[in-house]
Amino acid sequence: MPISAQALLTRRTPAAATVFAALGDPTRLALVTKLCDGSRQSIAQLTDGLSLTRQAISKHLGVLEDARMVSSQRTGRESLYVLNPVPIGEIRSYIDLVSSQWDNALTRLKGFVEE
Amino acid sequence: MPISAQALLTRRTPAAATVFAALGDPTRLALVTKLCDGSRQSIAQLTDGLSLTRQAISKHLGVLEDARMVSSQRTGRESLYVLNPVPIGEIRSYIDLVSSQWDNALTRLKGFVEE
DNA sequence: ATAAATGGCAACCTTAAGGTTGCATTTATT
DNA sequence: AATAAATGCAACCTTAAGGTTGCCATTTAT
Repeated sequence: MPISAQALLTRRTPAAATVFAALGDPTRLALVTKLCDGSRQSIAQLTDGLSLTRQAISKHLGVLEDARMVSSQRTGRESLYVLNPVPIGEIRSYIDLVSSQWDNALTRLKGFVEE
Repeated sequence: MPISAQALLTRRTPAAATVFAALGDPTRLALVTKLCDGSRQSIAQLTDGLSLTRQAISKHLGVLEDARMVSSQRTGRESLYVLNPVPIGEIRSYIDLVSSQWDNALTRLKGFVEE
């Protein structure tokens, strides 16, 4: 007998919360948007258009990196950041699990009403 | 000509950030897990097993409610909470958009390498 | 009529989040 | 060699997040 979906979700909760928290800021979401085309961009480039200090952006990038959502590599005088798609995939499957639970509940409810 | 996926994501960033932030806490994620089976539960029920004060849980439920992820209804002496699946669907499609951008980038890269 | 459950409200505390400014350091330009 | 660009580091500030405790109000159960 397989373990319950609830237990699956509970097990994955701490890791998922970290990624969700990293995405839970408009600036960081903007950074992810800028990087989701697969490009490698410097801090200066990523700062451009965001009306915040370079240091602020740098901090946000640090948060994203701690959550493993981006990785950076120093090249010459600049740090290049690139998106890591793995954590996004993880929360995607997390959300899918939540949704499937919900859908199951709807199905059961429908069955109950029709009896 | 359709607008770019980047522009689509940018437009949806503020709303998405709110939902992500609401999910970016282990306790709130645990509450969502408890509710994702479609049940209506009181604050006391939701507090059970979470080693936090009822007030703390109540605050977290307030955050979830502000993000429209749950809705509450007072019945008798208790407040019953139920999950609202709409915001989850919204961030699901948001993530799908990010992922599709990433996939497009991979495809273009592959095409470039094979030339 | 009491006592127990269930919540709401408010005050208060501690710490981390989000930002800024200033300065030093390392690379690239001219 | 001198300047400009791109960061890193550290100190500092302000505010909100996450929690707790205490007390009062309202329902329900005995």
